[in-house]
Order: sequence, then C-alpha cells, then structure tokens
Amino acid sequence: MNEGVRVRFAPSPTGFLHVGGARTALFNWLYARHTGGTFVLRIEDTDVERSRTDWTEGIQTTLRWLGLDWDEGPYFQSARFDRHLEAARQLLASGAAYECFCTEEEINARYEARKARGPADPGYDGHCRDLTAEQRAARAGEGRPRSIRFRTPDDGVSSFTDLIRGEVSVPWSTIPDFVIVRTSGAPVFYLANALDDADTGITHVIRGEDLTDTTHRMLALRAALGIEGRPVFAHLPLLVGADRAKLSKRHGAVSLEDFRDRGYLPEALRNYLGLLGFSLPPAEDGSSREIATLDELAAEFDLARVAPSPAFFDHEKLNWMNGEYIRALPSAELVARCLPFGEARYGDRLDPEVFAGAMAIARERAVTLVGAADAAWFLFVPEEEFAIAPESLERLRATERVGEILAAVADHLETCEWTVEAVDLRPVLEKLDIKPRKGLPAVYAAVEGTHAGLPLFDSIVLLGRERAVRRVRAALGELSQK
RNA sequence: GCCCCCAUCGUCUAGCGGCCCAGGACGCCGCCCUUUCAAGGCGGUAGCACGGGUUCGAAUCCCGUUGGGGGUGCCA
Repeated sequence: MNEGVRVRFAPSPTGFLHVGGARTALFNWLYARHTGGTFVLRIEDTDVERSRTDWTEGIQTTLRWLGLDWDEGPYFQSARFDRHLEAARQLLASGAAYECFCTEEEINARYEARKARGPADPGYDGHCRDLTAEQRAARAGEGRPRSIRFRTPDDGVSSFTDLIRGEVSVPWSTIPDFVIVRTSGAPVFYLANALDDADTGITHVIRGEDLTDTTHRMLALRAALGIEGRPVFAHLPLLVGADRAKLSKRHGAVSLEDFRDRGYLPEALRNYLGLLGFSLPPAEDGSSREIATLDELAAEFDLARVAPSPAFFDHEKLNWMNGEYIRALPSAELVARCLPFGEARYGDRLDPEVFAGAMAIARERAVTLVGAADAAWFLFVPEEEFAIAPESLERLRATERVGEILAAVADHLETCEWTVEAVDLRPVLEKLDIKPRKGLPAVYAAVEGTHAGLPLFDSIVLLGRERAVRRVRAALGELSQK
C-alpha cells in the first residue's frame, strides 16, 4: 500500500459543481481512500474576475452532500499569490522567463502577417524573448502593459507517463512561450497549479483529460524552478453529452444541485459516477457489479482499471440506479427524504401520516424522490383544483359501460368498511362481469386524476371516503356533459 | 492548420494472444405476474470502425486509413 499518497481536487469557483467535476473529485477521493492517502481540496481562484465566494461555498456543500470529505483544505490559490510571484521573479532572474510588452492586437497582427506568407502556427511568436535591459526599460517607459512569459524549449520533446494512457509526448516546438503572470500582476493557472501541487506534496494528479496538454507546461515550470521529482499523472476520460462533446451547461441539468433538487440520491449519483470510466472486476460468473457503496468502490478502486475513452452520461441508467436505491431505503428513511419535496409542493395541506402512506406505495415505481412526492398529488390538491388529466379522461370515456362501473363503485365506497380489504373493487366489477384490467383504469382516473397512478385501493383509503365518493360521482357527472 | 488522446452491442463496459462464432448492466422488444402504472421473474434484439501486417492462432500486438474528442487564452 502506498502510504504517502496525496491527491487533490482543485476546482475553480466559477460555477456550480457539475457532474464532470464531481466525477473527478470522486476518483481522487476513491484513490485516496483506497491507498490510505490524503485528499486535499484546493480552490483555484487565480482568475479573480470570474471567481466568486458563493461558488466556493456551493462546491463544498455539494461535495459534502455527495459524501466526499476532504482531509486538508480548502486551500485558496489566491492566498498564495506572493509565493507564486516570488517564483516568477526567480524564473525571471534565471532567464527561464522574460517580460513581454506585446498587446493582444500586436500578437494577432503578427500571426496574420506570418499566415499571409505561408502556413503558420497561431500563438505567441517570442517577440520579446531577447530584449536588452535598455529595450525593456524603454517599453515600460511607454506605459505598455507588462506580462511575464515562460520560455519554452525550441526543440526536443516533453513527455510524461500517464497511469491511464501510458507515455504521452509532445514536441516543444508546438508549445509557444506562455504567460505565467498577467499584466494585472496576477499569476496564471499554470504557475499557481504547478507550485501548489509541489508545495503541498501532491503525489498523484488525477484530473480531466482536457488538462493533458497543460501538463507539459507545469512539468517544465517545476524543472525550471528546481523542484525535485514530479507527481504521477492520471488524466480521466471526459464526460460527454449526446453530441459526444465535453459535458457542459448547454447539455441541460448537469450541476449537482440540479440532481439533488430533482430528487436524486447522493448514494445513487456517486455509484453511477464511480462506474463511469471505471469498472469493478467482474464476479466469478462473469456478471458485472453495478451496485456498490462508496466503501466498496474505494476498496477495489484502481487507476489501471480506468478506461481511456470518453463516456456518455446516460440519464436512463442513472434513473434506473436511483430507483434501485430508493427501493432499498427503509420506509422511515424514504419518507424523511421525500418530505422536504412534499412540503415544498403541498405546504400546510400535507398530512404527514397520509404522506407516509403514499410514499410506502410509491416506492416500487419511483424513479426519483420528487417523482414519489409528485405521485401523492391527488391526496393533497385542493378539491376545487382536482382535475383528471386529458389523456386519462379520454381513456375513462372510452371505457366500456363506464357509467355502470362508476355508479357501482360509488355505491360500494359509500357503504363499505374503510379498510384496504373492504375497499377492494374487484368483487364489485365481478358482479358486473367486467375484468379489473378493463374497468379499473377508469376508476384510477376518477380518483387519482390519472390512469397510471398509485395502487388504487390503498390510495382510496388514504383519500378518505368523502373525497373518494365525491370524485367518482363527479366523474360520473362529467360523462353526461361531454 | 498544428499538437495530443481515443475507437467492443444505441449507451456504460468486461476482455489485457488461444477459455470469445465476445460476457454483464441500462435501454428496447416479447412472455409471465398483476389493482392501472411500475417493480419483479424469464427470454430475446444488438457490437469487436476499415485496411494491411506479426503469429500456428488476434477484439486483444504493430502500421496506416477513417471517424470522434481534447488542446492550441493574460479561462481553468
């Protein structure tokens, strides 16, 4: 076991934690727990303009909701600007970096000019690379903005070993001199990230594949600063949407808050996310293991088993898994988890006991907690707002001998004992010689407002005699209206 | 354009040279069960991108093609 493992999750607080970031955090957490290592949380807020403190709060709240606790941090990159700038000065002094006075327009203009002459690479051309002290002073005197760029090698290759992809090499000629300190004086991500990883002793960098190319820059920075050794890298496959492009806001609800608010269980979400790009070793009989707790995942987590190719975020499979977790919940727990959603919908009209009864019969068909709470609508809707859904009303009208059925049902409910057994309507239909499958959907519609609702007899008992009878009679009345 | 990465059922994946005319899961379809809808049970549909090698033998190794993605920012 690797005792000294230190990993980190380093989000930038520029938005909600989304599923891609959550998956990255989860894999880091799993690796730390698997190895007995340390999981560090670091907030990468070098972009002061776009960073917001409420986002950093939200990220932490959401990580906790997911069940991912961190051992150190959160560290804030912005608190270490001095350290970053000191390193920049060191690079300047050693000649590894230099001051650049070019404006964006000038850089672009020179690129256009090069392109006019033939095929050219976009990006910075090293214009300020070898200015003399006098030239620098002159430029600064002109009041030009000053940034600091890192000098990348002109030839040779940069390579590192990725635990998921193997050896990754890139020719240095394709990496232009890049900015490490902005004209504003703030350090850039490359510098801050490399330094913070080094200073906090990060041993394994597990992050999204979109950062693969930046690795070479960070490694070069470390070397130029005389930092011994390098961390091990593992670049996770990206999560993609239906269009196979990197998952982002435009793919709909991808923030973890959204999933929480739509009634997904954190245990289901992390199970699903944990198996996106990673798979547990198959069982003896060759079947795959799909349902696993965090601890079970951690016990068997292995970066070598992480797939290298992008993974589609499949809501259908998540739905299935969420249902599995809901069904596995003890009743009291299920009710407690659904209650906030019920209260948000029904407010004072919600009767806790009736709600608990409804959740008990909703669990078998629930996909989300919200779905379960919604299924109880007919129990708490103000009577004057109750209405049968159009398709269900159509189906009710199309039911053969529906008038007879509803009348008989109403009569029965008016006088029968008020228990689930006594409310059983099958004998009533049998007397009319109508099969339950044929006649009951109409009653579902009349009582619950939908022909695809919660189990009827339990629902009727929960509803109460008065409302049940009234609704069936009302449906009967609607038949004559047309 | 250039650089990098990737490529097994619709989707997530198992597979790391013979156990594979490719296994599991979601979805879909059918049947059973049934108080509607679900859930559950049983069964089914569907895939190694293509072309060359290497080898007695290739989904597995190599090369190329094609396709997809990522990067190419004073965002991270």
